[in-house]
Amino acid sequence: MLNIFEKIYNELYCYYGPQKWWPAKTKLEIIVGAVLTQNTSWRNAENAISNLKKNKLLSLRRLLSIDDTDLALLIRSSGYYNLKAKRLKNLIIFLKNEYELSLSRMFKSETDFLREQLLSLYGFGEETVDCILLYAGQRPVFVVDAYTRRIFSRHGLIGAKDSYALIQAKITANIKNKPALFNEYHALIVALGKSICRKKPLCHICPVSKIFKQAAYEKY
DNA sequence: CACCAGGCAAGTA
DNA sequence: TACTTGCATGGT
Repeated sequence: MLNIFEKIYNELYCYYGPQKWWPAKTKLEIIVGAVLTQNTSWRNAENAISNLKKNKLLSLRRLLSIDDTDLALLIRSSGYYNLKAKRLKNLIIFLKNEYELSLSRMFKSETDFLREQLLSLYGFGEETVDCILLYAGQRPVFVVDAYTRRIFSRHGLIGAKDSYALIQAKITANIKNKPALFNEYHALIVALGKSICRKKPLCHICPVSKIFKQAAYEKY
């Protein structure tokens, strides 16, 4: 018997199909994208990334040598560009100091240790770090974002004021511990989140509405 | 015109 | 601990 989180996943997968996340080729591009899309539409982050590519800056050595102000100018379209330039530079310096400027070395670290290391960096909060661990590192870490909170709390599956860690724990406890599943699930939640209204408590076009109706009669 | 998007950190009480 | 505010562009 499937639990509610598994049912929702199946419903979303049937409705939206595979999302093929993260939409990037290299690990560095995933990490840069994770920072650039903070509280920003993917479209704007994507434009900033293509701008970096045009200037051949999507490399650790290039990013290490560029000035903060020059980098900020190039990622302008992603918003908060001064902050994000500092955040990226900060990460590159961390990589240089701790991992000889090598992502493959960094990803040899144990997950919990690496998570704490990344969380200690300026501008790297839980969602950003978990995106990096999951999508660049293929670690079984569930990414909790604004859509996850909104959709699950709206339907009573989590508390509106639950902490990031608690939401993550509640979901993780109810699905199989496979990175590919975590990957697809978060991407599907984003697909759903983009399609629904932000303010209305429930939405009629929600493709998982029948599952949520059923949920009202079950215990969790 | 207002509101929002795949957050985060610093300040305040 | 629990709110509030600054950061900023581009689409609807």
